[in-house]
Amino acid sequence: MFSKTCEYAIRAILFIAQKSKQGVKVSIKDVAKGIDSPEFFLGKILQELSRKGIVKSLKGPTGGFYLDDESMQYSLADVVIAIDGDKIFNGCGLGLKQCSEKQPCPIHKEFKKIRSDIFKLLENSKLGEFNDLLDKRLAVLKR
Amino acid sequence: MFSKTCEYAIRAILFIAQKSKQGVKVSIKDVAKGIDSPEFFLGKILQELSRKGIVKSLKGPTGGFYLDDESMQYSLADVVIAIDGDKIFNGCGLGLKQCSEKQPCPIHKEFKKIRSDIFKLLENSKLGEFNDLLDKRLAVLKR
DNA sequence: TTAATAAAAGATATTTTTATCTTTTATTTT
DNA sequence: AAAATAAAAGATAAAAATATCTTTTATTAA
Repeated sequence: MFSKTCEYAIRAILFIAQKSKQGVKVSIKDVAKGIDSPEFFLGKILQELSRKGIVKSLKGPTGGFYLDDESMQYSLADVVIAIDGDKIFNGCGLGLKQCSEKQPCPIHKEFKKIRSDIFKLLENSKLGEFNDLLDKRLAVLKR
Repeated sequence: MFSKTCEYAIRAILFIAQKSKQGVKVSIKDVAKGIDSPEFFLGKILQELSRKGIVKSLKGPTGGFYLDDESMQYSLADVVIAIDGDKIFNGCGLGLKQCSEKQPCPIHKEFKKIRSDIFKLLENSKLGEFNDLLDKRLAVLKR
């Protein structure tokens, strides 16, 4: 569904969101441990999310990653688009470049619905939305 | 969503289904042209589908690929599973190995629905089902 | 029974994705 | 100011996916 990179990205951002709610910034190493991902690779991913403004970062001691109130309003769809692009929301299920209503692949209509469902789900999931669930350990980000 | 390999596989099998309905076997080259895919790579894919019994093949002149009545009853889900495995139907959206009801990722429930929808859609799509659509050019397999 | 055809099988190459390591820059604390 | 910390940036490596090419095997037709 998503690239591995994107899976790490989503888990990382939710981890950071949770910590930010608690008012603490987290280092790459902390996040990597928290979501069970390769540290250096995650560094690259956070770097990219930081460039795109989805996560905030500060260098130096007391530095780290965090989400401010503004960032907390981003949705999972924004994260996915930042990493994997919008292929999953707009691309053809069978890989046709010019798939459209006029020239549809055989499962165009059905997939349109699926893709739209995925988008709605992700678009409606704001980054700050999972904090309670995670705090209560009713959902996890590793293993 | 699917690997490129799987996209080619689905397009190829629907192409072969259509031709088989018309009673003709098709060569790798024909299929590659018909679905706009790299010929040798497609050869490997059809080889695999043939091993798994989803498509039938015959060597030599007058040989080629085809679907018999039995093969025509396979669904797109069978093709996807043959090539990409069942990860898309059963795997966790965030890549957690042990994601489950008991230990769910934050979007477990929502994704379960999505995955189930995808499975139903593909499971209900039998390989022979698109022949008319393709004959009438109301759906396409290339570009 | 030989030549031609087409898939199967095997080997190799290229590209993309995933992962790691090193150096630089910014910031803070001592 | 110097030392320590942590992200940014850049370089390199490994693995997986995609693509290509060659050889072998089975089958048919002349």
